[in-house]
Amino acid sequence: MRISETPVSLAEVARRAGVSSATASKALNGRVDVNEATRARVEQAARDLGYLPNSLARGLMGARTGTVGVVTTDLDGRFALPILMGVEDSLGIDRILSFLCDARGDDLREESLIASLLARRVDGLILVGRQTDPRPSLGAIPVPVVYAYAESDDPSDMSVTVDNADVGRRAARHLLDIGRRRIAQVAGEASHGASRDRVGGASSAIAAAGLLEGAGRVRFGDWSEGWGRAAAHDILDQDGDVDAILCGSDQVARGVLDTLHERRVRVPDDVAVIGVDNWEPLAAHARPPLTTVDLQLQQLGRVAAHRLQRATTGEIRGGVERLPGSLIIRDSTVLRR
Amino acid sequence: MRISETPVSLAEVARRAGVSSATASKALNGRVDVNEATRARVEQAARDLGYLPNSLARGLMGARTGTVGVVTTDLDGRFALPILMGVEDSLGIDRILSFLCDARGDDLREESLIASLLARRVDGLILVGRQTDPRPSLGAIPVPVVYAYAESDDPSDMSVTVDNADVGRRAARHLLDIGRRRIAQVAGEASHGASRDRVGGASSAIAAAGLLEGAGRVRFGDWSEGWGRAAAHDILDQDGDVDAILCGSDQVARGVLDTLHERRVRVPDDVAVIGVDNWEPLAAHARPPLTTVDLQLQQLGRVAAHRLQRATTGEIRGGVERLPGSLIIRDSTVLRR
DNA sequence: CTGAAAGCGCTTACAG
DNA sequence: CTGAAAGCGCTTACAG
Repeated sequence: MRISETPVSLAEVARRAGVSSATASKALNGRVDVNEATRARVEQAARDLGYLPNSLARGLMGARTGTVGVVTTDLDGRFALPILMGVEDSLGIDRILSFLCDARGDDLREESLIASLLARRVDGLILVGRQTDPRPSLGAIPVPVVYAYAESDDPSDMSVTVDNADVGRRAARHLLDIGRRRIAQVAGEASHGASRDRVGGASSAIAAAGLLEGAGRVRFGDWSEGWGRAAAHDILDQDGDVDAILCGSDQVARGVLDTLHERRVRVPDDVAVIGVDNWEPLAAHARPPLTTVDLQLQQLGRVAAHRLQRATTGEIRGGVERLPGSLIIRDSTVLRR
Repeated sequence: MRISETPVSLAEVARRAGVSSATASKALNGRVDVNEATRARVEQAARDLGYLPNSLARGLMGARTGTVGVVTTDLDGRFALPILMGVEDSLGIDRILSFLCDARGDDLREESLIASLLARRVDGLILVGRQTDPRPSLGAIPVPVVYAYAESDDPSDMSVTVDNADVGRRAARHLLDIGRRRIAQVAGEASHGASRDRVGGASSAIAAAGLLEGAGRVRFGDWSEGWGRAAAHDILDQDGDVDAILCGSDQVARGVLDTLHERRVRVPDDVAVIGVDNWEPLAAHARPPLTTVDLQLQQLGRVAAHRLQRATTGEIRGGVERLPGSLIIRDSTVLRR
């Protein structure tokens, strides 16, 4: 693709092709009522000149602008990224471009960002939260909004988030499936809904198997390796006979693995360990590689963008959608090969 | 800030204030030749109506559009993010918004993305690479371009990247400063310039101290924990008497720490360990917490955006700018308190 | 099938 | 200090 060094207008293309701008516009936009020879001439002229239609002008005409705004508050975290990629997947990158802005956890900044995006006449907004706990709704604004990861507190808004109970359930079921019976849980921060919901899902699966008695205590802490290390020591000292540890995140699981390794507990032979996140650099290179529940954030991004697009074209449907996790089996629960 | 549910035009604001659109425009844009009472009335009307100026229309008028395109090929990696945040810092988020697009390592996709961005009349482009090795220049296009992280292969383009030799040098000097004399290096991939340049910088610092003799071999591998573990075993077996290990990345360093811990080598007493990246979740929670050289990527993003802005306003200056690293001291080299 | 005209929402000389 | 007019680069009825 040749790109002209200075912008070329439709009028110039039309002139070179010997037609009016109206005809040039129709030819380039694939309208049917254009002579094929004319269309070819216009297209050739556009190519020769390195023409790139000014999408601001097009956007002014009232149709779509072909842009969406993605506002995150978690750019530095690891959640926004995969979601963003999913959004891109689903928007079709060269039709719709997205403005990415980070509110950095500041509500005023978020407000002014949104105003700024609306001034640019984005076709819609995706708000990506940093925790799965609900966030305040934006209320009524001129374009559709999808809340991703953190759902809106107004159930009539469109929200897409992770089904944390399902995530916990899948982790627990896997441990049960491989025959574990005494399952301890090392959860993340008790103040996070994600943490509580995962524990809830796991515990109900364990209870359904009639094993809640045999299970170790649930320990809440934070999301760090350090917490995982400390909790594992505590488990070995207090709940001595566990045969599996279900962790609230891969980071916690890494800490747990560390302690087990240090205390010569064999994984998975003596104790199976499972995490949540499937944060590759941490999980895949753990020793042994870590079984975990993937949050499918990229898929979450795809679904969010897809809902936004449907809303843009008219069919507005509110409601929260919760996406399931996906089990990724590695050596920390089942020795492969 | 009140936002109208349907877009409001300048004409409506003008009507409500009882003036012409021209006057309303001037009043809202802070031009001087407007009666203060009139200005107040217009501003009040704008507020009442929840007016948000249509920036497409403004962009059409030829001035700046207040948007830049950021094209990355490393969205999933950890380098693009901090750079992006730096870009945002420096653009001043509610004046200039950035389109973020991921080319996903596909040259054709990159090309079509850039065309798409130019069609939206961005004021400039920042191209973020995934490795520091030079990438092909885009050549002449209608807007200024800054190459970030991966410099352009055309030295007259504007590039901002990491000074990897400096990074290696800082790591080595720190080890020398704390009295280490037999320093082994576990480098990343030999095919990456980043890897070779860090080794180059470190080796020259070690040589300058007259200690290249005493140093262990340089081992190239990849950027993983697994490589760090293997290399550390090899070092203990072959170069038995090292008192420091300089690693090409934090991941490698984590692997090295693992092996040292397993073989009961005390860190930092017997062997000091240093990484590169300052990838917080990995480095800060290592055991012991890892001393490392921060790549200052956010600063890199700031510098890139700042150069872009200067270029936009006229003063175009090509050339490569290499930013130094910054030493972050933790317990793996110096026991604090 | 083609083109002249109007209009999208602003801003900018230019008169008054 | 204020406003009528032209124009930015497109697209869209509407004639022809």
